[in-house]
Amino acid sequence: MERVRVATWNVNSVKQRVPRLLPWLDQRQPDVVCLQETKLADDAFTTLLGDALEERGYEFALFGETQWNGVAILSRVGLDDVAVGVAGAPGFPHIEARAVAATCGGVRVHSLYVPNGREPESDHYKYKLEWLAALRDVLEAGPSDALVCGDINIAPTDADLFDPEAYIGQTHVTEPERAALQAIKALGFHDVVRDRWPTERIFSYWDYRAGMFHRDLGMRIDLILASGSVAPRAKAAWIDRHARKGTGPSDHAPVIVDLDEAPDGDIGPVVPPPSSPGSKKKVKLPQAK
DNA sequence: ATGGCTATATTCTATAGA
Repeated sequence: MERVRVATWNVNSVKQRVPRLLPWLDQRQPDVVCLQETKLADDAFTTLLGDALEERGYEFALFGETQWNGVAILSRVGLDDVAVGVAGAPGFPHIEARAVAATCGGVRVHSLYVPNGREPESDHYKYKLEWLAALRDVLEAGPSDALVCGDINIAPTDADLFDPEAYIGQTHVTEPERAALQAIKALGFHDVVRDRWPTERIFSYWDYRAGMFHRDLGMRIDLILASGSVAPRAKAAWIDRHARKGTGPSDHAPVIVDLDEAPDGDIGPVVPPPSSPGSKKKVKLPQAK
């Protein structure tokens, strides 16, 4: 098989993002795309994008809702054994559209929108942790060739935050959340972007407000985790910061990994690192809550 | 600047996001 490009993108309403999504597909030519926060029911998604995706050679699997959440997988390298939801995971209170999985080009691909958590110790925070524990069990029982993609809503380390002090006591950084992520990594999953850019300033989310993107004040919460069998095939892995620029962007940027067939473990040519403008300047930081 | 922006559904306002 040729090189396979897999991407994940929290689009923050696929309806609002059509003018960004379709040109991005044409430019980046991903073979598999995991989408989150589509915020659209499945029939409305198909009406909106079915023809445009079919023209581009994509099949798609959907798990959407009318208003919130919503995930999808687009694939032009096969889309088999589609499963929606996370077996054993709780709802809030109803089951939310936060997970869809499919086998694409021989790899089990998961498109995930992990619950936000809102405030530590809240019911939503407990829901997040229980949901992540159930996800871990599903991954443990699943195929060994797997990619866990999506808006994980956890900053793996303080290096994934523009200002760790601003996040003390907030969700996305608490020890139980990081432990839940670590429990997944302990199954053999590798954070391919951080592994490729171990010391770079790389974020995937920037708040819409206060010029946060312009000042590069963000968080890295959108991840691609590759199983031990797949990670050595990663020849490039990066965050597509360009997609956060310009008119009408999502507040998240896509994450992309290129997989080669060759299982030699060599990390070959890669794209240049994203620029980090202003990182040496004194910046005025927004108040923590 | 204590949610500052953007999205949702609904409407003269609330909820969600991270």
